[in-house]
Formats: sequence, structure tokens, C-alpha cells
Amino acid sequence: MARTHGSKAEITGPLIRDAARRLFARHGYAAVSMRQISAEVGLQVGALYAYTPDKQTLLADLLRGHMQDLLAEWPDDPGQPALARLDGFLRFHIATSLERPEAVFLAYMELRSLTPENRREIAALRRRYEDGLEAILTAGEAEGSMTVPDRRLTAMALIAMLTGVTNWYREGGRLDRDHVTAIYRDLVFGAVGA
Amino acid sequence: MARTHGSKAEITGPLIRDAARRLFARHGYAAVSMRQISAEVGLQVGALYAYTPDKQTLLADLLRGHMQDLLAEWPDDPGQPALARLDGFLRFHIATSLERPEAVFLAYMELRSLTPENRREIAALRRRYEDGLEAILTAGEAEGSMTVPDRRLTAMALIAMLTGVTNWYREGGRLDRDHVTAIYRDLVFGAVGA
DNA sequence: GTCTATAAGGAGATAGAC
DNA sequence: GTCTATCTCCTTATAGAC
Repeated sequence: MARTHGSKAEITGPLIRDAARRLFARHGYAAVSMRQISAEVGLQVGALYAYTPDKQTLLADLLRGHMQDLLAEWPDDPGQPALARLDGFLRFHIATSLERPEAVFLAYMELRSLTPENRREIAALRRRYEDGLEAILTAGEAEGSMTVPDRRLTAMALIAMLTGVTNWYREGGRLDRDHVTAIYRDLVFGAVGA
Repeated sequence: MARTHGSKAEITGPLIRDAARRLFARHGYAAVSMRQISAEVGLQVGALYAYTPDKQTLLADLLRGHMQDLLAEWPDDPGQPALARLDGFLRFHIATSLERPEAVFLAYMELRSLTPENRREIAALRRRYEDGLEAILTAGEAEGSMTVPDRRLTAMALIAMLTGVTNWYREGGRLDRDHVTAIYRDLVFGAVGA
């Protein structure tokens, strides 16, 4: 018989992660107390420790999950022309940055709040993401469809530029997502000499 | 008679601000205690309060000072061609980002740790800086030397791209400052269709 | 200007009842 | 799985001696 309701743990766990993600992104990891997180979910603080062994693990799980999602969802196809792959990358990066702004912001800003061991792990995942873009730039230079002065620096620069959308984009503002994406496409394509 | 030595306050004050800037940038405002700052300078914690009324004011003073320095030092000349002004901007922005990486990083990341009143004040200074770049893009379009899809978005995108240099640049690394600046110039000029 | 001492409160995490 | 209560430690900020 199919279950129609999950256990409380299946509901409460995600609620705790959602609250932690939102609060960490808004105020910073160090500024948020376990009591604030529990209050947001409607629990007493002790109950949180049935879901995470400690606050540090909660942060590391959020960042790991986000980076793994990014790597799993990125629809890159090395068989395509490099410009099409670059277009796919920037559409994907902007879409995730607008759909999950807190997770994107956290993954780029709270590496410093991780223990050295956790930081190494998450930084390696982020490095894979950066390497993916660098591979596209390498392919573009090989085909002659792009002119890239320095592939590593350019990859970092493009990611910084696109991720910056989380700093100013507001839902319902002057530009909708499609416009924003089209403008960033012009900027990115111009930067790589396409 | 000219004084050859400043009072202790004239030395200790800047030392406290230096330590606070470094620690806030590395660990985040909320994660740094007044005790850590005082220990870094070789004082007991109580002595800090002779120099700042509280921790919040210390952060606001750092950000205000940095933004005022930026606005005062930026050597823009509206009489020059827009591309020369854009080149001046990016050289200035990269130079300050590499010379004072902690201040630049703080000013972009710790706005959220300010009280609403302080945040409004610092955000207004930052806005003036962004407006300065936007004015250059406007001039470039008017002269026909640039093609900019959306001036406001482009200004934000370029600043995010250039500021990102603080995330990966390491003194003594693969690229020196002049190389880094030259590469970013290619990217920026390409992005605005120059 | 700097110290020591302290006030008053919040932090992360745990124990044990239910 | 959640609660209440508690332990231990650290926090910002102040008071008053020197």
C-alpha cells in the first residue's frame, strides 16, 4: 500500500534545511543561532539535534547538496559547438541563480565558515563546476569561435559576473528573467570575442 | 616645534581598524569577537572602547572610510573619450581591489551586517560609485564607441566581474597585476562591444 | 590609555522525561 | 520526535582603579 503521508522526519528535515539556508544567506552563518532556526520551523532548539549532529554539519550539508545538484543538472553536451555550450552554461547558471539565490549565494560566500576538511570537499566540487566552464572556453578557442586571453581567469570572471545577478535582481523589477538572460548573453559573448 | 611622534591614540586607532578589517574580511563580522580584535593588537578588550563606542560603529567606520577613499581617489575625467574613461575605471578598480582586498571584500559583503540606518548610508556611497561607471557607459553609447544592451545591468555586471579578482588572486601567483589588468581589459572592452 | 573585574545575556550542545 | 531544563562557555559592554 502506497503511503500518502511522509513521516514527520521527512517533512521536518527539509523545513529545517530551508530555514537554515534562508537565514544563513540573509544574515551569515555565524550570525544565525540554532534557536533562530528552530523558531523559524516552530520547534524548540533541542529538537534540531535529531536532524543534524551540529551547526557546522548543517551548513556543510547545504553546500554539498547545492553543488551536487548543480553538477548533476548542468546539461552540457561536449558534442555541441562551443558557443552553444557557452549559451547553455550561462542560461543554466542564471536560471539557478534566480531560482535558488540563497543556495548560490551561500555556496560562494560561506566556504570560509566551513572547517578545513569540509571546505576542501566543497571547494573541490566548486572547482569541478569552474573546470566545466573552462573546458567550454578551451573548446571554443580550438574551434576558433572564441578569443579568450586567459581561460582560467576568464572562467572565474564570467562566473563572478553571472553570479552577481543575485546581488541586485528583484522579482517583479524592471527586467524579467528572459531579458536579464539575453543581456548577460550579449555581455558574455562579447567578452569571449564571439 | 614639530612633533616627531604621534600620541598612542594616533597609532593604536589605525592598528585597531587594520586588525578589525583583516579579521572581519577573513571570518565575517558576526564571527569575530572584540576579544579577537584586541588580542591581535595586544590590548585587553576594554581598551577598544576608548576608540569605538561599539562593534557596529567600528564596522560602519571601516566601510564608510573605504567608500569615501574610493570616491575621492577615482581619477575620472569626463572630458576624455569614453573608452579612455572605461580603461581608467577598470585599472583603478582592479588596482584598489588588489591593494586593499579586505576593504573591497568587506564593502561588498558586509552591508548586511549594518544596522538599517548605517546600511542606507553606505549603500548610497556605493550607489554613487556604480553611477560613475554607468555614466561612462552612457557616454560611450552617445559617442558610438560602445554597444551596451542595458547600462544599469552592465555596470553591475562589470563591477561584479572585476571585484571577483579578490576571490582568486594570490600575490606571487601565475599572473602578475599588469597581466591580470590587461586580461580584464580585454574582457570588459569585448563585453561593451569596443 | 589601559588594566582588571564584572554584569547580563546568548551561544552550542546534551540529558532525560514523555 | 519533541519537550524542558541545564551545562559550560563565550559574547558585548561597562565601572572604576591606576
